Amino acid sequence: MATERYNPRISEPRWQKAWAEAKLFETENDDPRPKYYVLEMFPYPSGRIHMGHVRNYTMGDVVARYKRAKGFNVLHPMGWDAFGMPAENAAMANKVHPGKWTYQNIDTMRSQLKSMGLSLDWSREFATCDVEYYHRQQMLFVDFLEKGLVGRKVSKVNWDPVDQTVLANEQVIDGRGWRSGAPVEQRELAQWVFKITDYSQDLLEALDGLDQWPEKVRLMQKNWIGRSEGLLLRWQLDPATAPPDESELEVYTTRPDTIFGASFMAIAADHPLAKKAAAANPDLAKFCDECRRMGTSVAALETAEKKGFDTGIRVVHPFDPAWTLPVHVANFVLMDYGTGAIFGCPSGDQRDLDFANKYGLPVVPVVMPKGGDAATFQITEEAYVDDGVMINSRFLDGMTPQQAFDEVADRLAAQMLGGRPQGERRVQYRLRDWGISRQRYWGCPIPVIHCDACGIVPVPKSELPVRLPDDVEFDRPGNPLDRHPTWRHVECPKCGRAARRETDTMDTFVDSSWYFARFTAPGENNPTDPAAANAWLPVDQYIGGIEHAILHLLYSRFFTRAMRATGHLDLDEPFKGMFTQGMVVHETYRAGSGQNAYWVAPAEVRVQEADGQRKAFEIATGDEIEIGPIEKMSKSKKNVVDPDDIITSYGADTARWFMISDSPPERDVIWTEAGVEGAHRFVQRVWRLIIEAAPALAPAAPAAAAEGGALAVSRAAHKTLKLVGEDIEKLAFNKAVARLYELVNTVAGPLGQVAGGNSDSAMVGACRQAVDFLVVMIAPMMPHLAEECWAVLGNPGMAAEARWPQVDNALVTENEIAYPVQINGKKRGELTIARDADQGAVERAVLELGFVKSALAGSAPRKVIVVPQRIVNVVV
RNA sequence: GCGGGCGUGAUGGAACUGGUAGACAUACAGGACUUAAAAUCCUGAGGCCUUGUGCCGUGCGGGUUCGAGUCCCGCCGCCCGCACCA
Repeated sequence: MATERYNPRISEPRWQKAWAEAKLFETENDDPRPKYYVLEMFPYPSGRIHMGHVRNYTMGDVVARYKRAKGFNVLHPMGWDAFGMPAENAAMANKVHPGKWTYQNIDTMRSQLKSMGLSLDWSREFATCDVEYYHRQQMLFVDFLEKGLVGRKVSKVNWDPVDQTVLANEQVIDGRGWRSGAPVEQRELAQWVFKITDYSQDLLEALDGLDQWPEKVRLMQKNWIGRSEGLLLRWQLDPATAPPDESELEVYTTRPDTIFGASFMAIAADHPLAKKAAAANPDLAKFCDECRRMGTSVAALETAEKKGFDTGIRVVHPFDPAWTLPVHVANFVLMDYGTGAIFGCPSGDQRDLDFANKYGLPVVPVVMPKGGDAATFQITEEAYVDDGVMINSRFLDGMTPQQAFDEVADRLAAQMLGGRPQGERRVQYRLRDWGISRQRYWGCPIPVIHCDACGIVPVPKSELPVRLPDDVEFDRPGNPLDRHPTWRHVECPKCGRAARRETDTMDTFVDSSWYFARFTAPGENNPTDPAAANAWLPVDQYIGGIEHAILHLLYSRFFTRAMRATGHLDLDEPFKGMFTQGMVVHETYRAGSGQNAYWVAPAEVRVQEADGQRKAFEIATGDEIEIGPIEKMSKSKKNVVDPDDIITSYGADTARWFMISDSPPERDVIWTEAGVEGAHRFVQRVWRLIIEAAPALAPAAPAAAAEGGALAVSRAAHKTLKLVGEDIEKLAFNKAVARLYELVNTVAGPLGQVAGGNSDSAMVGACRQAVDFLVVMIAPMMPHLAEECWAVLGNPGMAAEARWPQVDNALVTENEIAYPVQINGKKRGELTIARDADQGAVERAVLELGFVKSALAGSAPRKVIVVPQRIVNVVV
């Protein structure tokens, strides 16, 4: 009798429809069950979903379905991070409106996601480019503005003179615009910023409480915030050398202890003192220009030589009026960190040492290793940066650097310069305020009006939303909002006179910084319904790529604080549990050679094994081609597999199962044809086993006094149930998968017996229960197959609604234990004994074993170690 | 440069808190069924040899321990993040 193969193409759409009709995954806000909010990072609607999405959303769906089975009211929503540049690029390339392009992509991707059988609440769906969404984002902006959480800041930007637009650092390639190829200029522009730095300390401290986040992500955030403790130190300018109206130079240092090793000051090219000095010195002005042009390119920074230019200005040492030091402009000093000025201590800092050696400045060692000889200790090529003892430092000599730090800080706090303390302890952060202005069309308009009389006036809430105009042209580069004939011309809401609308739009990271809160009440007129937001949040499990470990997560954490400050919600942290999943990677295939080399997509390659060697052939030409390294799936390397193709040929369940098998979820998974086929074999195997045994599996509880084979089946079922549940809780999907394989291997034999009618009622009952358990356990991972099996077994309702069964702990623990028995730490045999046998009994039994006796050869053991429930070691 | 992680069969990976290394899967080999193939089912498998109650084996070298993939010290290799941050 040939069993019909499971056909996902028929089965999967059927169950997707059944779930939708039953509204199984639509979640109510008022529900007495405990809440669980699981969220995967929402996608950018680029066109089609890719395997990374499949992996991400499968993991989230396993958790969502599992938690539902455990009795939680689960919120599992989906939306679209829909603003952004690709839509504008498409508009330029294809003459299609960014909105039209975006919504078409959303339609495609939505139906692709639906074909995956995800248990999403589609009733809460929105796109960030929906006016209903960005309207509320504008409300938030206005609230933030009123609360002082938004500011204006003039900052340098990369300006593309051809495209007439600002470029992100990543869009500057070798100093040229990525699209236009024009040399990029540095321009100063007034930009809107969110004052994330108001929360630097809070954002840092709260990381400690995020114990369900990966350590790595917390560390990255910590480094990004970059707290340092130091001293703000004011040096008096030597009046004989100071420019007019300048009397002091303020520097920030974390090493005030090395103040007697100072040999120069270095200031940024944009430092006010540098500008003043440059005004009187054309050579210096030229040098400053050079520094500015060096710009922000990463490559330039890496290789750039440390250069300086002596301004001729000198400062007076705070502890010695007779000691003056030169002030240099240096190309490595950043204007926007600290005060834009440092003091250089060559012996304690490699960069300062290189600089001193280059310009012939003195090098005085001030810290030497403990136990060194101060008379002979010298620094020539390598700075000494470790802990030690102070030398050559007058009243600091003999102290540790930490003691010296405090001594200098205390003395300078008491020493006055121009009526102010000369030194002040200061905590400094690397974190900068978040510039959100983007000179583009396809983003959330910043709801602000510029009036010559009234200055900056927020758009009154009654006049929100500020809608994006639809009649825009993309035939020219630049921001279409800026050159729109009417859109920007408005009346000032305050004085009624002619005024200008802000034409910048918001960084798309703003859109994604609060969407998780909007999902809790997507139809609400205000940005949130605080009651709903406070009830649902924080997100219990957030899942996404490591590439968002810093910015997106940090911005969302800031938004949560800013929204609390403006009364939109009341909680500390948005994401209680965070998980970063690995990438989907695939082999690459390269044909041709040299100039004519090209990448070949996996679908166009046939791989075969011959003589233990894997070889690849291009199907079109039949030529053997090179198998390249395994890399992240990307269009440029063509090593992509389309989820649609996989779902069409194997079904969504197979794709889902494969995505979570084998590789731990945080690591990269290698997509292989063999792996997918293996997953599909398992789908068919489960189906075959169940459908063949189903007629014989009358619903029956396992007999209470089951023993032998039936007991073994029951034990395996309960044990697996327990472990799989624990694995899913820990997101260890690959382990859960392995345990399910194991269970199927265990019950396959008994099920065959049952199907053949050769079993007693105890075995039938045990098998029935094992199969019911199995179906519930695979339901989060392979929901369609589970439904089909559930129906075949004649169980009531749908598998998606089934509760996770209770584990019978008595069946999980064995009555007998097989102790491995070691002689001198090497396993030599086993001892099977009652679980509750005490240590003495175990020891006596072990000493009776034949191989133990012969190892002892009549003499007494030196030692017998019995680790209860674990192992026995006999030391001879 | 600074910070973090990882290194286990042919491959992806298991191994709880120091306690049977290699679960599970993939690939492979052999067998059954078949005219044949696919599918399915069964079996095998870390390496080595002197085939034993054997020896070796978790990147390399040491150490702690009755016992080390796991802990400690020193190396090597790979990956990731940050990076002129004073």
